[in-house]
Amino acid sequence: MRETTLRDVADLAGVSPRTVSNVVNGYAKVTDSTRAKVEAAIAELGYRPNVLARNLATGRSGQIVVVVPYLDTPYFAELLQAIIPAARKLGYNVLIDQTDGDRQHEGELIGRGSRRHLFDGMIISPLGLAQEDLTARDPSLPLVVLGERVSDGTFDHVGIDDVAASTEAVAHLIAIGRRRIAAIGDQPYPTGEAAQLRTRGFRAAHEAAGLPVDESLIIGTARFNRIDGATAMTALLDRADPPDAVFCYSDLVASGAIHTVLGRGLRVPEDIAVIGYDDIEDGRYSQPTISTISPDKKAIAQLAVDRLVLRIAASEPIPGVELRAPHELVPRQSTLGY
Amino acid sequence: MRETTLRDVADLAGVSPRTVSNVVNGYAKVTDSTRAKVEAAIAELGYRPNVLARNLATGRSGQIVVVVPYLDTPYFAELLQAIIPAARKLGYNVLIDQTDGDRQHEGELIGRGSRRHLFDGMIISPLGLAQEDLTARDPSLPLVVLGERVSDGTFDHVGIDDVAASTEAVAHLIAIGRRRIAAIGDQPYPTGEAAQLRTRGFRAAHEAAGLPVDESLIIGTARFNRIDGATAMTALLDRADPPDAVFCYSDLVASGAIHTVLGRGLRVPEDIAVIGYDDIEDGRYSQPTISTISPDKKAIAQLAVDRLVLRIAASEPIPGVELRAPHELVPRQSTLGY
DNA sequence: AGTTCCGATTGCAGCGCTGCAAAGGACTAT
DNA sequence: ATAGTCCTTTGCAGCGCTGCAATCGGAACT
Repeated sequence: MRETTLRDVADLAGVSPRTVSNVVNGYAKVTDSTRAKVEAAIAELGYRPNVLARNLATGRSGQIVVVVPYLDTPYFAELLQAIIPAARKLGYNVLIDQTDGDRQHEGELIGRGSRRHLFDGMIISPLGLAQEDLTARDPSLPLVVLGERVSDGTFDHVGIDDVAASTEAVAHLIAIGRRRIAAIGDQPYPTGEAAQLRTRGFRAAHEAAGLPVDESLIIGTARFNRIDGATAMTALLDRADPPDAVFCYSDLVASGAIHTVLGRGLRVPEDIAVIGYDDIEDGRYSQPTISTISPDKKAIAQLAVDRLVLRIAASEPIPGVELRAPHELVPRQSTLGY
Repeated sequence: MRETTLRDVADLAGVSPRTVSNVVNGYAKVTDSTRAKVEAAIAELGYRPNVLARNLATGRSGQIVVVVPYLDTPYFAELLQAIIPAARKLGYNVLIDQTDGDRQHEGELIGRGSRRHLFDGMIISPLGLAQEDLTARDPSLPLVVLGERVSDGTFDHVGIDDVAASTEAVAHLIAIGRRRIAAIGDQPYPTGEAAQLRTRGFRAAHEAAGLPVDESLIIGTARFNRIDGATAMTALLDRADPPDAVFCYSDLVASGAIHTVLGRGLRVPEDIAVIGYDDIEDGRYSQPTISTISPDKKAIAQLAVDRLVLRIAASEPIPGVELRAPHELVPRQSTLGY
């Protein structure tokens, strides 16, 4: 049995298909009586519009794609959880792609891919986009980038003020009396700009407090996972002069670091205070609970979606902007104690 | 500038649009020379097929939707991470929906929704489907259900053997010498069948060991979150006769329970041993690491996707089947100690 | 050489909807 | 009564592709 179409409804209601379309879309001026007739017919036949056909006719898919490195990283999962309803509210479905942290994959996604017609725009949270990825990108693809700051001026960024947030985090460690503070997560190469901003905040806080920075306490990591935090922390604890506090560039890193500290029989925060970044749900339940920088994920999601939809609707290319979502310092047990 | 179409390619290659279509789809018998001509034209024009148009013509969207209650629940995130590549490999894109744990929302999704045309099939991991949800469901929607066992015989289930797995978990607790074992997560009502299977395993293990079950140690929870575990554990510890081990129906519940135990100054596993369910990544890094039942998520994903695609391709309705993925017991610190 | 056969290629029609512009109808103004 | 105005409704064409069945051309056979 065929699905009922616009035409079926039109026949039953005694109007033209075009009028049914107008009713369905809430468009134009339709008399109340006509609308009533059509709606009755729709209800009677159980009609539902064929989105595929609409997509072809309008040339728009009504879908946006969100690209994240890993779905099972809590920060991204929580972000997605915020993006999906925000997009849905504006009439967009969300497709999700994960790159598995593969930069080449990221480059392909913003390039001229064969799936281009499936989405009207893209929100991407890259691990690190290189300049050459950008030049190869499909110029017809409305794009909003989360986190990264690199840009060619044709797309938008949404993020928090990483430098300010990092400065606050480290200032907090200083405020609770710590003087030898380590940083875990630096990435001193072109695609690691997000990490570098945090390192900049780390330095700024020291400077503001008149403290010297021990460069050897800035530990680089390839990623922001638990294992990276655990590994880095092991190296720090193996030193003759271990730190008394650690600023971790993600809560996962902090979790891994704490794991190592406790495993050595040391205490958090008494021996080593730890602060993270992202405010993932885990950190509120782990033992100890993790002090952190909490980005306003709902705001990030809303800003990104709004901006993307604006960009999709725009007939002219619009210049890229930098959008800042709020953040706040959330001290918990890993710095304050119990 | 218009996107290049099939017709443009055809004109350049000097063949009919239909032949270009054949080449693009790898269909039929196309001479090598023709294929070469067409491919050259495609490359020259940078042609990419319009998926929207194809969708309309074929009546298929090439998308499947995966519905989970919460995206930021690690178990579901990890499952999705496995489903997406499995689907992609078979040529399907994955749409993701979250129901926020709203059963009504679940019912609507499998009902005659307006987004029906957007996907060819659905994999749903329900919090609990009631029989009436099933009767209202859209019979044209190929469906694979994860976890739940309720069925009307028109769709498939994929899951692990919950009873066997739960039995193993509790047997493990018994094997390490525990005799007063609690269970956290029971849901003794129609939509809580998944939980009830675990309770059944809990009983089976006791019976096999000749131990009596203390019914008052079976604690119900509305959900499987950390907070539920923490709350339930608090109740257990407030008793005059607290348990010496706990079987939690998810790793999150276990995490919350452990949090409470440690917060009381008690030790895990010395005072109370804890075992969870799901093997989420967290459990491998928390303090202590969490013993658990590890479902083979890749197998679940593969089985679900394969079966769904089969169902989509089928011309006749095919009867629902029960598919079992492997699982294994993974003992860690929360039962074995350090 | 004529006929048959078979695989490669083509043409047509249509998937169900919307953009556009024109037609139709009711109502007002003269 | 007639023309003008404005708003609702309509018809047409087409979005870009594929299903189907017909066609074409060359090879094989008699």
